This record gives sequence, C-alpha cells and structure tokens, in this order.
Amino acid sequence: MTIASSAPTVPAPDLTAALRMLRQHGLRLSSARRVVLAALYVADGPLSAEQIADGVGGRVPRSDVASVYRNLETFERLGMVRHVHLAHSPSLYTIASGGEREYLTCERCGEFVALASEDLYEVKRAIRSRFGYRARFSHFPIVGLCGACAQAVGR
Amino acid sequence: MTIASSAPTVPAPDLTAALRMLRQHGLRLSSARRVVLAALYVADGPLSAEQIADGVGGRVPRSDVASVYRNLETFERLGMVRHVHLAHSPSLYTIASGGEREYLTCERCGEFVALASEDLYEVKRAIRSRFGYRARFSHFPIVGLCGACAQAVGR
DNA sequence: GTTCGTGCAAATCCTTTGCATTGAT
DNA sequence: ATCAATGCAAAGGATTTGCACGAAC
Repeated sequence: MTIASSAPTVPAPDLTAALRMLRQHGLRLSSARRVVLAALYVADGPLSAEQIADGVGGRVPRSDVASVYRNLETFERLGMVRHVHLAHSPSLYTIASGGEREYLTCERCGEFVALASEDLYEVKRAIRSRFGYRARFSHFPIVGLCGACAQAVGR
Repeated sequence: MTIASSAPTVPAPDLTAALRMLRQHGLRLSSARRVVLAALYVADGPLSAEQIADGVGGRVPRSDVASVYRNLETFERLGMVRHVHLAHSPSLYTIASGGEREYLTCERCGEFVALASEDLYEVKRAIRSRFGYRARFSHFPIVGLCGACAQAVGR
C-alpha cells in the first residue's frame, strides 16, 4: 500500500496542455486517453472510474473500465491526476490542478468539501506537534459529521 | 453508506460479560459467536475478519468467514465491537472497551496508533471551529506520515 | 419442536491482470 | 513495421447474500 508521490510536474491547465504533456513523456495520444482526460476536464467535481467509463452521462464517449483504470494510474504517475477515498465509495479522480486539494467528508450525508492545504494549517500543526505525524487529507479525507447532520442526530 | 451509531450499551469487560450481554438481547450463544468473541478478547490489537476466521494463528478455533462477518456486525449493532478502516487494508475489529478509540496511521509503513478521544481535543476543536464539522477518527483514521517515515522521505 | 444461526457456495463490488489485436508513431 | 495501448474476459480481494441443514432455546 503505497501512495503515489506527488510528481514535480506542473499540472496541465486544460485538455490541450494535458495531451502535450503526455507526448512530452513519450506516451501515445490514444483516443481512450483523450476521452478519460476530457471526462475529467468536463466534470464539475471528482469522478469515479465507472462514471468516466460510462461517459459521464453522455457528455463524452464511453470507454472500457480496465483502460480507464490503467490510464488514470498513468496520469497519476505523471502528477496530472489525483484520487480520493471517500468513506465506503469507489475512489474519485480529479485533475491535479494547481495546489493540492484536501477533503472533509460527512459520514452521514456523503457531502464532501475540497480545501486548500493552507486551510488545514492549524489542524495539521496540532497533529504534528502532538503526535509527530504529518497528516495529509488529500488521499484519505477527514471524516465526521457536517454541521447539519450533527444537528440532525443531536450532535 | 451509514455508520453504526455507537450504542448506549456499556461495553463488556470480558468474555463472560459479553456472552451475558448477548443473552440479555435474546441472542443465542452459539459456539461460532463464542469463538469470535474469544478471538477479539485474546487479541492484543485490532483483527481482520480473516484473522478471526483463521483462529488468530491457532490461539482459538477457526471459523467460517461469512459467519464471522455476520457476527461482527451483530456485535457492532450492540455496541460491543467497533471497526476501523486502515488505508487500503481490510477492516480491523476490536472490542469496544471503555472510551472510544481513535486512530492515526502512517500511509508509508502502516503503523497505527490508538488514541483516546481526549488526545484529539485540540485537533477536533480546530476542525469544528473552522469548518463546522465534528470529526471522528474512530472509523476512518487520520492518515499521514509518521515521524520516521517523514524523515525517510525528506519530510 | 421452533426458530435462529451456521456453513457452504455463489454473488457482489471495486480494481487489477493476461492476452491477442489494434492503432499511434 | 514496431511496440504501446486497447478491449475483452477472467482473476483478485473484501464483503455480502441465499439457502438447506443443524443446534440453541
């Protein structure tokens, strides 16, 4: 169980740049790859491999799940894509745009919030000073109850 | 995806008390149930369903995995047992003894640390005041790098 | 004697792998 | 023409489910 190290690569701002980046790494620009990237760029948020394979509800062509997984892994190695594990659901993938995203998720309603690492500065500092751990909530989020659900269940 | 609500039940201090508790809930004291509980009480730490089914390396009789899962779920409903999700590994089960345990785990070496909720007071307060979330690290732990691994990879 | 719970097998979900074929270079 | 990448199918690990038999009550 190893986490892909965040590559030193500059993330691609758009689909064209992403394809160029693939070429620069000597990788082929197959249509399967174009489609996976298109899905991720077209999406408003993180997508599961299956959503991508299904063509994001008709917004892009469908593709084969196995290839989707293989390509996502390739893109992750290049630092173009990242994935999060939200509670018991399948992994969700996003374009690694700009700074690293970290997540907060509600175990009751499933809501999830993307945060910039700076937003978690205090939290991480507390964890580090108390336990010596460098916490990272980009791959495994902070899980708890959102305000509304906490109220609904009486704290 | 719902989290079992922590039952208001007082946790059982030992195997005998646990069996008594089962009876009080009108449940049968089958040998499969005795064995699962014995495994959990005998263990030094959290166990996977498979470890329990395998008899914890000969320390208790082996049992059927499906029954193990069914019984663990039953025990969890009664608040006698809890489980944690450590990174990509199978769920780990423990006797819900005393206060709730929360966890910190290293994504690199797999080490995990059990904490009392009070130890996380500051961390949780920071999360709550900043984001309105009541974080709980008992079911999904804080994931990051332990001190040694952070040093090994250069922070 | 009734249920409840078991044990086995089969099914499920998410993800990975093997392999012959296709297509980007 | 080469070789990486595809698409299908099959395997994989963790967990759940169906169902007939067995054992607590």
